[in-house]
Amino acid sequence: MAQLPSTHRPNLLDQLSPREREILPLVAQGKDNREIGRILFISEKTAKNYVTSIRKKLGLKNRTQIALFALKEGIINLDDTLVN
Amino acid sequence: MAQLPSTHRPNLLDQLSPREREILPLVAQGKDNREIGRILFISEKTAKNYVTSIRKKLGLKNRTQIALFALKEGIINLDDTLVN
DNA sequence: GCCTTTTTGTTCATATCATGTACCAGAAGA
DNA sequence: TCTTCTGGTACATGATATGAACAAAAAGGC
Repeated sequence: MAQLPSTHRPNLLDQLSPREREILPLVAQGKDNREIGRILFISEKTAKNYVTSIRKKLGLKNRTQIALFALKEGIINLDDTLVN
Repeated sequence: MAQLPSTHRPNLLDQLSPREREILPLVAQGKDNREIGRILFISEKTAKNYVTSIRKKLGLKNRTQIALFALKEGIINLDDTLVN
């Protein structure tokens, strides 16, 4: 069966702040902290803090897992990643 | 349209050694080098080197991009990742 | 077939850079 | 007041760049 934006638990995404929801797809697309900083006009350190916060709220171990999560949730699409 | 194991270029995957093809899905599932080492009974350092080699051969910047690539190629499936 | 050379694959190491962890704190706004 | 956004310090862990030893396989000439 197809994977739907997995019909939500308590809804993890609602725990994220607006800014965190902006950061999430960028991490999930494989961008590093410096790139994220440049895109959003914030320092690399601030980007880093957001990523940590996102990871903790979602209960994930690293950025790759953030990407897998975002794909499962339908937050990003493989076609948007320009990888490959 | 559905995503097919994108009908291949010169075929990047053929450039990978057998061992590298074993490492690839583990990276793509969000496992770190220590976990990969434990799974394959090699040192963390060796796992690390394989990941670097894979990344360079595929022309990618980091492990998150490796995961996105593996998903696009159909090497791994989101359902196998146990993330979330 | 036999010998040498080259290439490939697997393994581990050191050094440096990126990411993650654990905080803190000021500014702005609801 | 409380949350959010921002940037910071300090340290730990993970990832990347590079090198190198070793064995096996492949390639080629003799």
